Amino acid sequence: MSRQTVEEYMETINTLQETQGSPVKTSSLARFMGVSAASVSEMLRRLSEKGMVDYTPYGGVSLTEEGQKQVMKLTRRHRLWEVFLTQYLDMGWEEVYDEACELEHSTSDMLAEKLAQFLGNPQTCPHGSPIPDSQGRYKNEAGVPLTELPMDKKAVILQITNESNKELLVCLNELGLTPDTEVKVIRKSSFDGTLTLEAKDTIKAVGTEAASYIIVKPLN
Amino acid sequence: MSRQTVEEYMETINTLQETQGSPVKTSSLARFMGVSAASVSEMLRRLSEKGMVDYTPYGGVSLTEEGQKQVMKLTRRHRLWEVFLTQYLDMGWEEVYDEACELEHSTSDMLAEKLAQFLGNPQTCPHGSPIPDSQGRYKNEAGVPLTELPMDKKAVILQITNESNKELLVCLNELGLTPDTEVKVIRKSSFDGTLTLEAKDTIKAVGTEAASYIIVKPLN
DNA sequence: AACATAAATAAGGGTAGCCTAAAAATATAT
DNA sequence: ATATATTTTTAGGCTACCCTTATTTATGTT
Repeated sequence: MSRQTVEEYMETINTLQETQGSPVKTSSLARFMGVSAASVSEMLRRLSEKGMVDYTPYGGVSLTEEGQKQVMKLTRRHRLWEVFLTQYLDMGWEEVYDEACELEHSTSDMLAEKLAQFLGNPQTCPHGSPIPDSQGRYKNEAGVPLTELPMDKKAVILQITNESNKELLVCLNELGLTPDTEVKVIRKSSFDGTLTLEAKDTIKAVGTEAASYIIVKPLN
Repeated sequence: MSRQTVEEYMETINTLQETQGSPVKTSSLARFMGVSAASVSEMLRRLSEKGMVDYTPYGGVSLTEEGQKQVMKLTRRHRLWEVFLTQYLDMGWEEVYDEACELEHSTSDMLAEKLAQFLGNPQTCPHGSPIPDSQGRYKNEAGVPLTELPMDKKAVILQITNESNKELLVCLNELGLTPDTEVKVIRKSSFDGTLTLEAKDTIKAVGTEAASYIIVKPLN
C-alpha cells in the first residue's frame, strides 16, 4: 500500500478522534476522506494487520500507540512546514495547510530536524496548534472555544481549529483574530448567538460557527 | 497512474537522453529505475498514449516537447530545493539529491516560485547544474570534462555531473573541488591517466572516472 | 420483542504498477 | 546467409486502492 494514502488515513483517524472522540466510525472516515465506506473498511483491516489501529468490525477504529506515534511525526512535519511557508515564503495562513499536506509525506527524519532547527524550534503552527517535539510529545495548552468565554472577560486567542477551512481563515485574518491576540466578548445576540468582540481596540462581529473554532485562554 | 512514478520515469528518460543520447533504450531505463524491462515497456506505452514521449516498440523512447516541459518543471523544483537544503538547512551537498527527489513531487507551481524568490532566483544548484527558469528555459554554460583540459591551462569548475553519487561528492568536497574553484592540471599519469591538479594552492590527485564528472571552463 | 432503518462489511470488478516466463524481434557472429 | 544471442514485448499474475451492489449487523421505535 502506498505510504501517502496510508498516512492520510491515519491522520484523518487522529483528527476525528480529537474532534469527535474515539472510536471513529467508518462512515465519518469515508465522508472526510471522500471515499466509499467499503474502501474504508478494507483499509482499516489492513491497518489493523499492521498494528497501526485497533479495529473491531462494526465497532469503529482508534489509533494504537504505534499509530499515534506515526501521526505525531507527520503532524510535526506538517506544522513545521506551515511555519516555514508563512514566515519565510510569505504565503497566506489559509494557503499553507494544503501545501504542508503534500510536503509532510516527503520529509525525512533528518530534514524535519534540520528544518526545526532552522526555524528555531517553534512551539506552534501559524494557526496556534502545538508542534509535537522530535520524540512525538505534545503539550496542548488548555483553552475554551470563544463561544464559552464569559462576557467581558479578557482572553487571548490560543488556536484556530479547522485550519483547512480557507474561507474561515481569510475572514479571521481580515478581522485580525489570530493567535496571541487579546479579545473580549462585549455582547451576545439573544437571537442567534452572534458575538460582538473587542480586539485591538476595535469592534468585531463573529458568528457562532466561526467562534466555535476559536480557542481562547481566559486571562487572570 | 501515480504522478510520482510517472514523473520519475520521465526524469530518468531525460537524464539518459542527456548522458547517452536519444532515443533511450528500454533496458537502460529498466536498469536505472531498478524495475524489469517488461514494466518499462508497459509504462512507455502509457506515457506515449498521454503524449509525453515518442515511443516506437523495439525502437526506444524520447520525450515529446510537452514531456520535456514537464521535466524542466521538475528539474527546477529539484534544484531549488537543493539550494535551500544546502544554504539554509546546512545539509551536505551529497545528501541533498535524495531529499530533493522526494520534495520535487510535492511542490506546487506557487510554492516553486515563492521558493525561488526567497532564494534570490539562483541560477545553479549546489553541484553547478543550471536551474531552468519559471518558463522551463534552460541555459547551460559550455564546458569540457576535466579529462579533456589541456595541461597547465587554468580553468574554473562549472559543474559536477552525477550529482547523485554520494561517494564522489564527499570525496570532491574534501578536496575542495566544488563549482567556481580554479584548477590547473599539472600532470597526467601515463599509466592510468590519473590527474595531478593544482587548486587553491594545493596539490590534489584525481582519478579519470572522477575527473570525467568534473566539467570545467578553460580561462582566457 | 419485532420491525424498520441506518451503518458496515462482503463480494465482485476495475486500474496502475510491479513481477516472471514465453514469444517475438533485432543484432551479432560465423 | 543462417544460427545464435540479446533485447524487447506480450501474456498472465499479484497487490494496493478504489468502486458499486448485495448482505449482514447494529440501533432505535413501537
